[in-house]
Amino acid sequence: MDLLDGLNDAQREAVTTTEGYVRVLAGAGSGKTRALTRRFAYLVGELGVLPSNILCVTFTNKAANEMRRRIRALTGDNDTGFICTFHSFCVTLLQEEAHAVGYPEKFIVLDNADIDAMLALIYEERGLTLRQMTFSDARDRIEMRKNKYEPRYYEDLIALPLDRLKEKYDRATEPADIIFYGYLYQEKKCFGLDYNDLLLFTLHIFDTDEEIRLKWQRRLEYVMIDEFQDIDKPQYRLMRALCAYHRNLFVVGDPDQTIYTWRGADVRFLLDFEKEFPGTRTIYMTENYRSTPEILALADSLISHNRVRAEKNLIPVRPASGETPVWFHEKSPADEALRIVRTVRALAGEEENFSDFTVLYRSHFISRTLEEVFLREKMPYYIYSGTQFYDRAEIKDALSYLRLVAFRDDLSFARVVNRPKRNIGERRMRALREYAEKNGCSLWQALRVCAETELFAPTQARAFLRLIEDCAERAGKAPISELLSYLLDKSGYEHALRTEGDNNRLDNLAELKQAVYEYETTCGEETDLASYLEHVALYSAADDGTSRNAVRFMTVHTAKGLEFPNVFLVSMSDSIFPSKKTDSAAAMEEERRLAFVAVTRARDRLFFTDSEGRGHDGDYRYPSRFLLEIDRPLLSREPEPDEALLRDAAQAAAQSEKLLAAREGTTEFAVGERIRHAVMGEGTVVGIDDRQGAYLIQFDILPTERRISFKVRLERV
DNA sequence: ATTTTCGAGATTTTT
DNA sequence: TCTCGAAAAT
Repeated sequence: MDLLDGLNDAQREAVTTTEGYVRVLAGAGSGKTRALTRRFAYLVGELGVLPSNILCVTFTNKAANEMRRRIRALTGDNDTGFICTFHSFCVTLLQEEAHAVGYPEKFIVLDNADIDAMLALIYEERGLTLRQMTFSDARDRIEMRKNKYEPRYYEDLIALPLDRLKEKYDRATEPADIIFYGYLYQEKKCFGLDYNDLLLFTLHIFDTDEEIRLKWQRRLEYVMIDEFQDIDKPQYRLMRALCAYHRNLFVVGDPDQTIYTWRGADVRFLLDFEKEFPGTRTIYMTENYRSTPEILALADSLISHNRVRAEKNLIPVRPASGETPVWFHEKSPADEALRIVRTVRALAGEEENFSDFTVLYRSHFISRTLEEVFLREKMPYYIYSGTQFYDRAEIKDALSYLRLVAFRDDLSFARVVNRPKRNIGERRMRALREYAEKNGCSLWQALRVCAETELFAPTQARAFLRLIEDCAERAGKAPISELLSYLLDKSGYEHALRTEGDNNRLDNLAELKQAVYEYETTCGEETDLASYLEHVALYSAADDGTSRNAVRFMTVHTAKGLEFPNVFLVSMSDSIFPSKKTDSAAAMEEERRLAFVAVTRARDRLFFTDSEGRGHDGDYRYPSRFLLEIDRPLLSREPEPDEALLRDAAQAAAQSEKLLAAREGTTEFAVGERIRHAVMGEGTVVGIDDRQGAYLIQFDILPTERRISFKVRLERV
């Protein structure tokens, strides 16, 4: 099969330009993933490059799985090398190299829930309240600090012995310091690395160990990156490092689909690419193969309301379908759901291909009402995003049991010690923590001592201890799947779920057991517990629901990169989409790009729904300003909403836009910007306190941040 | 005195 | 679904 078959000129160019720096500016639905896949196959098939010498970075692991499947179909080769996210790549790299910098090669990848659990502990220990700082703020603060202090952060802190770290934590007085050192202490204690660390730590290794860096740089002959508009600074630095030897770099992105700036993504990496990489060849892919002209016209009309934007039109390739996208205006969220069910029934016809229909929403909580109605109407559905398989409570519990057996770490201990209930609640946990603190030991060791005391008499602590020790002994001999079944059975975990009648969770556990079993049988050699747990960190999304005949639900963010025949965009009310937390003109433009992403997912049909009534804050809900912005003839309304309502909605939207514009004026600087103060010198804006009218600024010469009023003159550096 | 249970209220987006 | 607070249960 010719790899260039059925490609247009731009795609052909993208596939065959294999040397040097290449940037592809690709519109939605222009076949960029296709070009990327073909390019990979071209490198392997035509140029004879080893797959393991190619790094192909995707945005999600799901996308990586999909691409791997397609490449396998093209090349017939099972070895597809590194097709993964930056984070997965770093996990692999660190497993090989972490010991070189004195960190154990066994580590646990921490997610936000894990971090929050640690923060909760620190807050309680040091009397901090959520009013002072929410967990999410604290996480941001920690992240910012790691970025700032690094590489000193790794030299001083990660490589620092645990007790010295604890000293720093104990001595800290400022909340910012307490949180930072407390977190590092907790992190180190349980062999944890968070998402940030994976990248920063890898970069640190590259900075300090030239040999390791060269080894990887030489190895990766070709680097390709998808969804480049959503890459953040650490990822950018890693990319720069990785391609520095062979200088073959290929990036693909669409500025109009930048939807992760809240996470540190910066579209300038894509726009200013040629400044950093002189001689860059830029390829434009503007033809759209995915959607009908009707849908594309609507998408264009929507995104054209963004002011900060490089003009770029989508050129439809498909013929007109004659179906104008529809806006269903309903009375209540339940009516919205009902309308969707009816529309699906009408369109699915006799074959009932429900999986051709996808419902997109701005945020997870929207799915609740939908679920209720779908359940009542007996319409099958499948929630694609939300808590992913490995994020589900019961799965994390089960894995924590395994982790406890392998590591005896505090994090896993705290998670499962009272699950199922063993009468070890707050009071006894505190006693354990105090004991562990005083004796410098782990919670596990603390329980071993305390289990004999009066305080723990009414608990099942002893049985718990015996179970884990028993399993640790079995761990070497029995396969992991058996160990897991044994744990879930003897711990009473499954029994508790059964008495609660929670079949869903039981099913998930069964699925996990199956996944473990498959891992054992396919993975052959390395099937000890520790390497399985590492494997789990890399692996995600066991069941993606594609096989089920059900309507798919997901957030717009998860839908990125996917396409569907029929799309419903629900809850299109102002304050939901755009979110009411949108607090700047720039953020509003991002909301609009998000809506653009949602719209361009649709191949054949597109529907919007919104409803009247009040939100939970009691405010009256107006139709989303995005719906009102779209050129009238491009969107048919059913029924035509009340004229007064439309007028009020337009007015409210205009009011809010004015407010955003005004606020833009008051805050001259954005978070992350470098400034100079007449007395204190240079610093970085780390936060904006609207209520007090002040910036939070971390000055270079001061240990902690300062509050500086908007009125004080600052210069941009 | 502690733990558990039960009901009410709230929710941006995620590697 | 998840978290939080108050009441019930041990």
